[in-house]
Amino acid sequence: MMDLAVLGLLHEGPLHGYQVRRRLHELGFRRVSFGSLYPAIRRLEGRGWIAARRGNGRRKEYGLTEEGRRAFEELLDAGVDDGDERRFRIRLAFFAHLEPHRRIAVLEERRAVLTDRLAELRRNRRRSTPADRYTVALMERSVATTESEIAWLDGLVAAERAGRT
Amino acid sequence: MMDLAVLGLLHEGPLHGYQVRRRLHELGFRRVSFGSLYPAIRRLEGRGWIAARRGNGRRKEYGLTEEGRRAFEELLDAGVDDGDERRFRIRLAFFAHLEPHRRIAVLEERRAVLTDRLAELRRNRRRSTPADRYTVALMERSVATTESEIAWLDGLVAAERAGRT
DNA sequence: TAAAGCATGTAAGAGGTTACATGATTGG
DNA sequence: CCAATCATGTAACCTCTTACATGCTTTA
Repeated sequence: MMDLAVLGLLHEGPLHGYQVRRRLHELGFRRVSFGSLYPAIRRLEGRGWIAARRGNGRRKEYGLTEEGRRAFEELLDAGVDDGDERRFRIRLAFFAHLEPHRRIAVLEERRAVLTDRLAELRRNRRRSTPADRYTVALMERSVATTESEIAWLDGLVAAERAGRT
Repeated sequence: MMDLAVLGLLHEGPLHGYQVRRRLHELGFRRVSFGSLYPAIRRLEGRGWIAARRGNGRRKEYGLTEEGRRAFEELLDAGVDDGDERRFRIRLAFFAHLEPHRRIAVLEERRAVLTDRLAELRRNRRRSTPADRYTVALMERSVATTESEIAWLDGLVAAERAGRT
């Protein structure tokens, strides 16, 4: 979901397309192609969520419109966690713009998704067809990474609660 | 990349669509929708890579054709690692069908990709705009997961070399 | 008997990828 | 001066998502 990412970045100040891409890259979203970025910008512009401000040279600086700001906050806050890794990471990147109690809720929702997934992985491991060692390695890795992410989330929740005191 | 996954599963024996989905699910590819699975099957059928064998009830069992077997082996073996997580996981799932020396090559290619990524993450962390604690958390998590995956790959490579003796 | 799971599909639309096209500016 | 990076875009193609449609079978 390019949209939330672009809105979030422009929420922090106007940028032009290339800068958006670079910032996304820094945030760990490698490989955002121009063929996906510029059409996304066009889309958002079409919805009136962003607008080109001034063009410095051949650059087009985009900023959030008032409508865009509202759309951003809705997108950031709303929506159950559907387990999409990418989307969660983007939401986290803009957590600063979310109310503290919503932050905790989002983290715990994510945690619940991962806990379910973990249970399912273990169920599968128990009753699946006798697997060769590579699929076993794959499944074990999935369990390990999921456990690790849950632990990480616990740390974030703890920090959030501590900071809120 | 549904294609490689479907070919790989049918390489191990004929299945019908629903079974393919279940097996994928077991392998950790949750959320393979029917709207992506059935068109994929149609696609592969159109290329002559798979063919419906017998229909038990309303089920359609698909099997690999000779051409499909060749296509599978090419897809599995070929292609540089472009860093796509999903694709790598699928390749690993069918590693048993790859020659031992190619397995090691694939693992090390993946390792190289991750090593590059790690270096980049660290570079970004050093020279990026002073970030709020959530983006910091995100970046640190990226570093940690990448390191962890590299260590895991090292384990796989070691096991592979040991097994090859 | 109702819900959950099995089983196959289609249609519309959103969105992404890859490749192409162009040109300025900056650094080694 | 050449390569890399900055900078913006288009076009064709492909694939996936979501929602709809249908109907059988198993299990609580």
